Amino acid sequence: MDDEQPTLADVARAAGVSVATASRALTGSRPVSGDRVRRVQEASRALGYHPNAVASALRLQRTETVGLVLPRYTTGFLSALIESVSEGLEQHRISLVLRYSEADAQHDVDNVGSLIARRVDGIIICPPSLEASRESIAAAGAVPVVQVGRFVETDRTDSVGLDEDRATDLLVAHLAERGVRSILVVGLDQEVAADSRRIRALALAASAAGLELAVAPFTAAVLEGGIRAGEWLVAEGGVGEVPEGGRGGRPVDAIVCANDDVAAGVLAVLRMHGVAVPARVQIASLLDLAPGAEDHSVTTLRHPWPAMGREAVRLLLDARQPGHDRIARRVTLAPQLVPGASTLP
Amino acid sequence: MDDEQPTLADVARAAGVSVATASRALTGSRPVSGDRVRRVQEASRALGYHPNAVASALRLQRTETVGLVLPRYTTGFLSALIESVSEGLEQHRISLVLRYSEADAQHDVDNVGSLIARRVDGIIICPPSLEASRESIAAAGAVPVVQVGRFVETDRTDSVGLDEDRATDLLVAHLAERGVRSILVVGLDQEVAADSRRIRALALAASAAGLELAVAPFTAAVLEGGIRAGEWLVAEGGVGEVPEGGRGGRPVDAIVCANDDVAAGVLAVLRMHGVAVPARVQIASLLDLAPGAEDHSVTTLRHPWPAMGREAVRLLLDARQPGHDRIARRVTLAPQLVPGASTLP
DNA sequence: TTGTACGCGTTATCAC
DNA sequence: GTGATAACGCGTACAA
Repeated sequence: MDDEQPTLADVARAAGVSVATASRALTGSRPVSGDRVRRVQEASRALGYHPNAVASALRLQRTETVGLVLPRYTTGFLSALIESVSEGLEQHRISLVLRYSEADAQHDVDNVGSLIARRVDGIIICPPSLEASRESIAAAGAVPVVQVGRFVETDRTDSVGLDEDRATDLLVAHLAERGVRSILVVGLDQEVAADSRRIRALALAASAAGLELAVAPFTAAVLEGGIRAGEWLVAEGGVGEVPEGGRGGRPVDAIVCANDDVAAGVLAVLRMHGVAVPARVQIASLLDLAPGAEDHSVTTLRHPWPAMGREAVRLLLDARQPGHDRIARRVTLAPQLVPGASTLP
Repeated sequence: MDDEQPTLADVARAAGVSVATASRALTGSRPVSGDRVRRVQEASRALGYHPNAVASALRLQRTETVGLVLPRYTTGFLSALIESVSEGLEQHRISLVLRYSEADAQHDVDNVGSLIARRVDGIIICPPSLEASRESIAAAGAVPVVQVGRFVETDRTDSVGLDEDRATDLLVAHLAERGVRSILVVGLDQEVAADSRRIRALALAASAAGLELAVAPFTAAVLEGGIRAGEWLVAEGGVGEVPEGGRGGRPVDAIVCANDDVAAGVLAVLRMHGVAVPARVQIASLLDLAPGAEDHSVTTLRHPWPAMGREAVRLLLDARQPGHDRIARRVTLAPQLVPGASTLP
């Protein structure tokens, strides 16, 4: 109720001991006689004392604080990550400072700069863009950084991401089980390193399962891109004509999309043109964008966000240890296959 | 790259001035000759200096930090609030410390205690439960608190919430326009003060529009409650039989549910029993639980979360002003009606 | 076991 | 305009 928070000196005075003893009694950093411990604790409670974490941080050169930097997604598909990170940190009595980033590089550097100024003990960052984030990660200097979700190559930061190989294997196996013979990939860009890796992994998994695989011309990995891809498919992609082997085109019977948005676009256009899904063509997505939703119309791969958050916290706290050798570690976690109505049951 | 962050003393030494001058040059708190300003800024940049916000906070007795306490919802329907609060604070260069609360009262008090220990300048809290939160709000002591979303009566905190009267008016008007004559309310508990207020507001709006209104026996305001309510409706609620005025029961042609979950349960059960929605009965919800989703099957009222976040920040920053009189202010914002397929177009 | 005194990095006060 | 210095609240090395 008082306007000023009581200080350790107030507690010590009330308990009739020195500030040193009061400090030791409350933190348990050194032995104090049982009698005085009790007196200090009573005084502390009576005064409503809350240790000043600011002063403590200044003295200890440690804030017990971690920064989390996320891209701003109105769909909120990262809230599961926030919650799991928050929970993991809370178990270690560490506070979470949250910042949102824009694609704008300068904003990202400012974000990290602000966290550095606050002397956070570590930073967990989901890089908003590959080029912008390299700079901001470098700006972190000596502060431990863990990247989560997306991933910028550096030699100094740990990272936790999806096990991409496992993801493609899972999806291809699912499709093969449902009788698929030939897959068309939509929304991945051969020119982008990460995408091209995914394509290669898909091709590998497909050939191992005896399936054919082709890649559609690139369209942006958003809803509009899916719609454009759907229209291309109907016009030229060997999906429009009902009988198999119509022209020289490949008789595609499955479409794998970069993410849920693309898949939604493709699905809508195909249905508009009377293409039966999943009877004639099955559709699946490589990336779940709405982990909250329970009813999935499209079969998709879900990021294990809670586990990723826990893992990021673990890496970060481990990197705080004095004897840490600072060799970049990369943890990958398996995605979860979420079956939807767009593939056969 | 160095392991230690440079301090103001380092900058001052490099620039050949005193720490006092360096401080003044960087903060602009007092005039410094142009020449020295330039030298200090150069030294600062050359050393990669970031002012230590911890030391500054200790000295100024102000952390430029605000705590946000939210209930843990895996649906993530509060992410819009987090984003808007974060954005509002960022404009004032204030950092956001995020904590999740449980229904457990002790946990909630601990949350606030941790924020007090960190000496946050203010707290924005969405009370997880009415009884638990009164205590934690009291624990905030002299720190300004703004409640958002839900609302615990206190005489000392500002709050921002939904304009409930406007909400009920909006929904009743929508239904009246669609030819509704008689409304049944589901999922609201007469025994709970807030719910009973809502029921009264609905009754008022209904009678003003010439509609009848009745309240179904209370079932929990979650999906299961909606299912139970749906079954009750089919069996006894005057919805199952097709012709109007079958028994003495009221010929209900609209159901207003406490929230989307309840509505989803009711909708599913009615459809299972062949009741045509919205042709025979229209369904609407008083509370949108998934502001992210674009396709709403149920007509609902959406909280203006972004505006609520902005308003909460505004109230909090205003309460930090020295001359603030600490009289509790309550801001209410109008919800947005989101039409779905469960009412006539 | 206990107390005294210093320093963490910054800003405000005071004297020049 | 500028510089020396005290103080913010705490933890701990040192002395007792």
